[in-house]
Amino acid sequence: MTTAQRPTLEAVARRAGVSRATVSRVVNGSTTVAESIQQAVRQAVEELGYVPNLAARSLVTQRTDSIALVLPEAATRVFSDDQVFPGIIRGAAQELEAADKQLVLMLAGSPGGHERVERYTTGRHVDGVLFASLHGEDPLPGRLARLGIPVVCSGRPLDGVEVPYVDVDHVGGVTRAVRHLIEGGRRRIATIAGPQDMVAGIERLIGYRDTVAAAGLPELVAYGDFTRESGAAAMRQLLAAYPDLDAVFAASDLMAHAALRTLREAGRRVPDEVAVIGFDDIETAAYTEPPLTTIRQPIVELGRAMTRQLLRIAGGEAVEPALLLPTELIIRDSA
Amino acid sequence: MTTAQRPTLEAVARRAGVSRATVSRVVNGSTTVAESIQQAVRQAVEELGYVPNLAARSLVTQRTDSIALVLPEAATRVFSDDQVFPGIIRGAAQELEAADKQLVLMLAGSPGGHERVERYTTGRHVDGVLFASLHGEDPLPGRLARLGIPVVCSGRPLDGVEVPYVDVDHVGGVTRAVRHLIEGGRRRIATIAGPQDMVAGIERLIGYRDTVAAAGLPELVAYGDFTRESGAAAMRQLLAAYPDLDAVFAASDLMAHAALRTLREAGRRVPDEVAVIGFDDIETAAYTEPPLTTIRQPIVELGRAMTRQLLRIAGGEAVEPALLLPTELIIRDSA
DNA sequence: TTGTAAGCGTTATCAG
DNA sequence: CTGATAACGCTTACAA
Repeated sequence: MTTAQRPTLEAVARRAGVSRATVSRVVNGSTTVAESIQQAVRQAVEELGYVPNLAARSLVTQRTDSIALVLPEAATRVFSDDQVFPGIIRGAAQELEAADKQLVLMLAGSPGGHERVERYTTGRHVDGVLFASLHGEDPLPGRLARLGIPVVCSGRPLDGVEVPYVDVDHVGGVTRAVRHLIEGGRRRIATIAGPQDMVAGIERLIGYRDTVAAAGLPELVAYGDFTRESGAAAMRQLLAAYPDLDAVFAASDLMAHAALRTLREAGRRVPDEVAVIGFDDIETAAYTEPPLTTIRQPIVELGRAMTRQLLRIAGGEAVEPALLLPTELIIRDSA
Repeated sequence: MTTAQRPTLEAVARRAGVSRATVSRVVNGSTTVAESIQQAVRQAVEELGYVPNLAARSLVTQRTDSIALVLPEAATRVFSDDQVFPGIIRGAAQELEAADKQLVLMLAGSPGGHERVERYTTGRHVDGVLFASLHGEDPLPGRLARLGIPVVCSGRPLDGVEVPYVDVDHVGGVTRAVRHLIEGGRRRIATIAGPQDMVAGIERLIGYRDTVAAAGLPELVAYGDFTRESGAAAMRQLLAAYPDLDAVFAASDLMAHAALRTLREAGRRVPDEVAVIGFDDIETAAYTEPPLTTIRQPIVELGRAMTRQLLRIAGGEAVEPALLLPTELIIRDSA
């Protein structure tokens, strides 16, 4: 276990025959250092394999060069295969890599986890906090913002607090999807709505309601929680309650996938008798039977946009209170 | 932007009427402090909302209380919907939460990213490093280990270096799967192998080869890279080369899923004419047409086990050089 | 049991 | 343009 003593600024300074301050300047790219000295310092850094001690640096700069991504979802649901969270993670990681900052991932599913996140983030151990997919009315984003800690949420915070957020255009996407159904001649259009304690669930239902109402069509609603199991159950409810339905918009591809299967089991042909549209455009959507028509959301871009906003806030810039990313209707065979 | 000055140990000490050292002791749970003083300190901590500055702490303790999880995959592939990486992330997060340590996520797909990971990890900015799914012969794990930095890999490192690793029992799982096919009367058993620069791809192919060879059956091999697209292409190759095949083992569920569709398009009935078995047991596997027989791997547990090993190493314990987690054959309808 | 004081490795402020 | 020197907030011998 040779815990090789890592070289310090001091060591580099001695070797290059200059002061610590000068080495620090070179390392941090100050331009006010003579070229010859820069050379010498850089060589010493190279020879000694010097790497700055971030703890020492952040102690004096008051920055940590890391940001937290909080996934406040119950741990079991965070990584269902809808790829939403992985997509956000990936987008954030890409953008942070460019900014040379670290991504600290925190799951806040359990109550203990939530408390831990609170301690850590309020303790200013990160330069900013990204919240993915709030559940219910989490007071943490608002609290952090009030403490002056940069915060960006994915989706409008449900507790009405003024925190900058980025989201995809749920309503626009759903509107296009439902109109597509109507234009296809469907008149008994049902929906499998998402959980109503999440922005995505709420907004997608609004999009459905407004569009069918505008067309003078009835609202046929059942609720799920974005998972396949819940989608299957909701589809059965809909079939029982509205046996004459001729279309269904499911608020997630997972639920749509389950609906497809449930419809088949019930002997309904898709899309001939019942058209189905999902939301997300997960990879599997192209491989369902029949391939799923769905609304694509730019999920990686969501992660990137959130991160960019956060970095701007951390940099002292003012940012738009809300950013809406476009969604797109992907037409396959199910509708 | 009221960047509220956060309270320091000093402030707490003043308020409680004791020295900094005593506060530090209480905060760090030393037992050698009088009960009454502990009370006072705790109250002061509470009132001031004191949270320790981790940078300052780590500067003196030489620990960072954070560990890195490196995903050295190309960014575009890290988050395909096979759930492997999300599963590992989740397992690591769970275990680290229990240990009150932070998870720093690093993607090392691009060359620049890889260099960044190297700088960061060799710079001892983390107490240990977890490597998920090595690609090719990455020298970094070995180098870190030599520097005395705790390292654990998922899967045996391909450059033959002696780094502790945890993996699932690929060979055992595949052996059971292929035997199941043989017992079902299949005699022309093909495989869609995974990429041969990854342990998972290599080992799963070994499992197939050994088992068909032991049964005196021919090896019918095509290669993919675990993705659906590659699986479809490989399945077409196999059909062209071995039109009389009666079973196929795909080294990933995604490839198996694509194979299912390709077979259907080619007019082969599954499982009557061709049996199909996958590997992973992703959520979608239960929803394919027909539902996919596959090998389940405990992927979250893999993340947890890796993390536990790493924490033990960081704690100075000696650990087993390798740990193998059991896999399980899940029989559905496709074989 | 508690307090004092010496660092930990940087950056930043001043002089020079 | 460069070098002392003082923080930054905490832990930890060593004293008391």
